[in-house]
Amino acid sequence: MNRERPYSKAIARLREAGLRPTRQRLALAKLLFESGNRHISAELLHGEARRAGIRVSLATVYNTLHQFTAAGLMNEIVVDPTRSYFDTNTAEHHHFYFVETGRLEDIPDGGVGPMELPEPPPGTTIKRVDVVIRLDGNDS
Amino acid sequence: MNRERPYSKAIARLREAGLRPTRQRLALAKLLFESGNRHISAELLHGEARRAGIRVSLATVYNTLHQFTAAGLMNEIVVDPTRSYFDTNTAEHHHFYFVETGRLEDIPDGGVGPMELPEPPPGTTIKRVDVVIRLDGNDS
DNA sequence: GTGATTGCAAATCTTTTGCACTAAA
DNA sequence: TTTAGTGCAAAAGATTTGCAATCAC
Repeated sequence: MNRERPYSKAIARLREAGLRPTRQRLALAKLLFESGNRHISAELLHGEARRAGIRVSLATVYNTLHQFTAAGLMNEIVVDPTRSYFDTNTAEHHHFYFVETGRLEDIPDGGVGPMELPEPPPGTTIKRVDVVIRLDGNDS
Repeated sequence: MNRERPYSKAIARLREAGLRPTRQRLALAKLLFESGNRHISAELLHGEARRAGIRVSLATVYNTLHQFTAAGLMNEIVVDPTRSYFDTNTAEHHHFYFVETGRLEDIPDGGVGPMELPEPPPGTTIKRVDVVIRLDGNDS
């Protein structure tokens, strides 16, 4: 790890994904990927970026999240009809959703036991299996 | 079953739910509940109602779907960030989602084997578990 | 009659798009 | 340079809301 070039990892990640490492992509990548798994909406990420002094428009945040998702760096999670969430954890895993606060949390590995899946209808293939456990009650 | 009063069942259903059986609620209830399990968006239901000669506004369709959901007659399913779907089947069950066409289909009972669920975080209780199997490929 | 319900249009909110400008290679 | 990426403001959708008119009881 090269401590003199704090962006080298992010740059490499973007290059591998075929994305030009621009100022705003780098800054967003740093926010997204360098503090563990994150579940975040475009609006929230935009706010966080501005607070961190990064000049970036909301439109660019949306574009960037979709580009990262298309490149396989993130996944989009659908749990709330009014807002899109993006997840930096691209491994197969499932979620707790705190209905009252709108917060998403990973279910620790092995939390949902292996399940028997049905045969997909003819002509189709399973792309992804999402399990969402909706929770009532106080967020932690 | 009283064949001379085709609305009696729908009227009873609404009354039990504490909803005044108005013209449009009755008509929508008939469309929704009298042809098996349905997965439908507000926009689609509105179109169907108009084609059936029912005069109802899109706003009322939205309101009605939410009232039916609050009354426990339906469930809202979240699979598509751009549209809300409502399901007339209120029993615990899971879904196939045809990504390319946006169609939802029930997974037959027993299709998803019983699964081991994690302990909900302290202070919370499980409200619902949703399993969505996203499918690529041709819709049937 | 009187209070709940409806329709319409306007408002709101999230997300996308068009296009001139800027920056990366 | 040359082309991809960005910002802004406007557009596009989906959904909600305010309020006068209408309907169920």
